[in-house]
Amino acid sequence: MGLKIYNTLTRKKEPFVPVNPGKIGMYVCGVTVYDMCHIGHARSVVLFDVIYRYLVKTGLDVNYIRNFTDIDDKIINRANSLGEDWKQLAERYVKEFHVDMDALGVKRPNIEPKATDHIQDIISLIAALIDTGHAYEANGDVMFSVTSFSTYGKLSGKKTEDLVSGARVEVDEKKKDPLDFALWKAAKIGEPFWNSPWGPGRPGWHIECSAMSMRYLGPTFDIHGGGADLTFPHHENEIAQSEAATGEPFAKYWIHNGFVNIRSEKMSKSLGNVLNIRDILKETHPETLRLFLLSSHYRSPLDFSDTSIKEASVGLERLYAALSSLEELERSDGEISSLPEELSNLEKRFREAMDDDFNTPKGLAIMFEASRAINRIHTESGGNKEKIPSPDLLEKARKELLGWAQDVFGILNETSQDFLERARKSGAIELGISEDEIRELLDQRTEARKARNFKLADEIRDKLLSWGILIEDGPKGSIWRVKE
RNA sequence: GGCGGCUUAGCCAAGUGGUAAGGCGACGGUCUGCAAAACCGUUAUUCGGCGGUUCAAAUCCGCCAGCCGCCUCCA
Repeated sequence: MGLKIYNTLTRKKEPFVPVNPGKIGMYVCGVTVYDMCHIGHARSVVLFDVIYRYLVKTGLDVNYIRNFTDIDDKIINRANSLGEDWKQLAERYVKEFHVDMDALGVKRPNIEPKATDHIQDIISLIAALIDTGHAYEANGDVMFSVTSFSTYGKLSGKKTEDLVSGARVEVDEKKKDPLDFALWKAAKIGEPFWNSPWGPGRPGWHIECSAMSMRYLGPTFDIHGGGADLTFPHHENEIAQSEAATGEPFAKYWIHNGFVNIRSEKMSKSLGNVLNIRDILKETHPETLRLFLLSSHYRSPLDFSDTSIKEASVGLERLYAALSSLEELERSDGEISSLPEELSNLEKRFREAMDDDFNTPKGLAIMFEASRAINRIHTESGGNKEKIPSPDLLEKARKELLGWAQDVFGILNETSQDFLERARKSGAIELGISEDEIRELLDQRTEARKARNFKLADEIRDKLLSWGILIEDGPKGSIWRVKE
């Protein structure tokens, strides 16, 4: 077996063979900090979070780097339009990024380098490229010479001739060739700058990732990731710069995630349908959002809609409910010395799913199958010890299931009681009903049922239902929850 | 114009040569005063269409149709 990864570089699923056994270097392109993060950022960050968690789970020592682009045209423009200092603006959005990602339960990478903290690394790298004839200075700018790097286009599958004839490449007097791109940009008046051998200026976009990844991971490392849109030109240019400078292969495996659509439409500022993580989390449990993001394969497009979020939410509740049932079964002193298939090979099945190019939908399916097995035992046993597996077996299954859910997928981190309690609280607030009021009606209904006054009991239930409150009568009394 | 990808049930979605996971929804049953939840069963003889290769194809090849992405800042 062993892990297989779809590599954009070869367009094939390949066995994962680390550069240095047991020691993994992973670099993921982070965000440009000029605005709040949206659902698309969430998909990318959560995917690589899960990949990172999985590699760690399998016992690998992972050095995970995710950068912040904190100097860039967009940042400067935004700062100017807000009348805010660009540095302050960038720092502000770094903080906001962390607020959102912490809320989503994303693990912090080992290092989160910022471009502006690596200006000297960038300058050294550019100087090396000039020395080796891969870059040239032009009026304070430094450009990378694409024709000097013979394998340019190998990641995105583009031919340089096609790119030129495409006529969509930027025309710039300073370029010797239309495909050349900026490594260093001379500062215009009023723009932030750093001094360099070529005069005051700032780094181009692509060079920072080459400089920072090499700084922390060396010239050759294992995994480089990012959104599918970064494949070209960003990652293509990174490869060219890095390999031209070092003469060694750059990243070995390239992983790219697909886009999130909003109600079947492309998300874009012009359509005005950009969804911020912050706004989504106002009405959606963070674990629901994670479940949603992991419910389709990472390279496929993912459609965000009310329906898809509702499905994820219902699914999460189902998993928590099963967890609750499992805990109850553990307390039943069961006497069976075996577990159903769906609960006994969890470790192996999860690994098989994730080893297959991080197949998270399959991993989730395993959780749902386990849930059904738990519920089946719960209902079919009717509390009969002779039909329930022993507590130690159930505990082992629960720990395995939770271990994967929490450590790899980043869900089911609450106790089922807390989860249901919180859902009730926030739901009641959203509906504008006090919990006391609900409890009072529930008590009235319980009295009515005791008196076998079912007409009144049903009236109360219908009344609550019309408010969006659902009642479930169980052996231990009636409970309520907010209807989805 | 160039390059690449996708098309699986009412919906979402796994599955890359051996006879269609999982979820949501719907319907029938069990349970319940009735419900809800849960469980059981049913819901794709078939994987966009047409050909081909093979003992065997959703999976490989060819053609056609539809959808999408990148080539420009973008996760």
